[in-house]
Amino acid sequence: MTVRVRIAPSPTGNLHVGTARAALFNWLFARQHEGGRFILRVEDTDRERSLPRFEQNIYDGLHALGLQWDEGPDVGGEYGPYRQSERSHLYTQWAEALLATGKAYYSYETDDELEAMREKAKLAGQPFAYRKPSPQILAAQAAEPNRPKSLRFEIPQPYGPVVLDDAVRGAISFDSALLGDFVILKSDGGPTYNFANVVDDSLMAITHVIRGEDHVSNTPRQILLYQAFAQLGSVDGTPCLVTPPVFAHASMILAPDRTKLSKRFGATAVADYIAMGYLPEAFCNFLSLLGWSPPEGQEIGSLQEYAKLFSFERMAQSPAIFETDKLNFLNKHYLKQLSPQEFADVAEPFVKDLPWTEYSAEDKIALLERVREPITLLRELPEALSYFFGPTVAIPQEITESVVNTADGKAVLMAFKVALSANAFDMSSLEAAAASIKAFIPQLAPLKAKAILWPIRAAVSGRTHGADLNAILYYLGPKRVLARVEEALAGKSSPVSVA
RNA sequence: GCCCCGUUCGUCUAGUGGCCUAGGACACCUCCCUUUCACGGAGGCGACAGGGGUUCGACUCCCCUACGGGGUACCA
Repeated sequence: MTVRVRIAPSPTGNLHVGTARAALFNWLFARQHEGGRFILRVEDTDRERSLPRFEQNIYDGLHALGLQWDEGPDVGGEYGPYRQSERSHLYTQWAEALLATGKAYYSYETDDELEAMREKAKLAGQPFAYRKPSPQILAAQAAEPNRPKSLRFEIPQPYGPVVLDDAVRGAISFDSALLGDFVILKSDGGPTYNFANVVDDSLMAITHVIRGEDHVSNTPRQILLYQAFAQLGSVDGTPCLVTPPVFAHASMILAPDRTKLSKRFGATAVADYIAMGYLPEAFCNFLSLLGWSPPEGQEIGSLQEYAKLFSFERMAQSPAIFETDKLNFLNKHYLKQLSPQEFADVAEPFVKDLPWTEYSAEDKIALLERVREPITLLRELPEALSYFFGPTVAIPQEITESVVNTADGKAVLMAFKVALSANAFDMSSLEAAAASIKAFIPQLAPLKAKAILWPIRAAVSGRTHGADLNAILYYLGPKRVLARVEEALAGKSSPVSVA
């Protein structure tokens, strides 16, 4: 049997991290199996809220993460179309098959009437479950003009347990008596989620449904639908699934306050994380670790490696909180792995607006190398590089007071200035700059290296953290170094900061 | 309200009755390395939600409570 899995997002918002993780697990599972297929199906049955730009955002996000799909609206496939809005005729067909065999019936209540029924049940302390009205009532309602008409699936009797044998959570039993006859075709003729989902998964020959825990409670309805279709055997010549797909429900991803991941929490869209400068590899690695654990604690792994290791057994049952600490760590890790050229490539979108004209292409790569180590996010790059540009640099008040304007600081800078003026400080190459620094330090004994290098660093870069000092000196060049030292000594911190 | 699921260090998690004085990773703290900034290395802090059972023995099995989450829609 060929493994066929799917991700079924609805384009009512940008690609959410929860959806991305579901996509990731599905992708992993598909790639683990020879010939496994990963399908993208767009569930745009909510006409009001579904937007093309969201669909595009979902494609972009999935692509950015490297989760390529084998079948989908944009790439086609033999089970298409892959957009639910283009499959209306199928839902109608399958619904009519249910209607014709008495497994479904039309209901005519208005929203207000439905609301009243729920209210009544609530007041009576009874759980509400919609039940088929008597034939008389049904006939009377049907005769009335202007009543909405929706098709409902009738929960089969006798009522009893519906068992979901979840690949992650084990057997979960529901009582079908608690399930109301639910709508499968809305009054506008469109299918509801539960129905379209089952029809499509049947038609697309989906073998495993890997999705979030929020769908667990919906599953008994879907199982009942699968069973009904299995009884039918086929719909218009198309055979139905004999057994439902295997279900695997992943735990939820929660915000740090243990509530649902929402706008209130901050970024929830994959695109936002990419825009901050998280590497797709890091993000995928992180997402994999949320709700799944690799065997033998291999917490750093590529999509390809994890595809080999993935299993439902190692999926967690309890929710995971989305904390960025480990994501940051992973991003640093993957950033470190990159070659200078690769780093320059991924950095480009973030640093393209810097005035690079004063540096050669080679220097640009080298400069990026100089600042990459402490970087967590690529978007920190412009700030980390800022002091390499422009004639002057702004020194924050705090640093001026604590490092530059101290007795030692001034003494160091004076001595440094003298050396510079006398051309006694060679910074014509990185090596020369390093050697010059090494030779310079003893001259100011008994001051320790740190006490000497800090004021210089602060004067030329405006900060106490940054690239290697010899690199800063080399790339800035003698003229600019001297100018910045003089300016620091003059005590006026330039208001001009090049960012 | 009713139904379903869950609860191990701050966070992600390992753990399927004795291997657990509960392991790893991230974060945090300390120390070492170091001409600066970093990197790196070595340590440390830190958890089985609570209560009852079952058992010779429970993180592991059962029950109750608390808390959290999901569902209960003509949203998906």
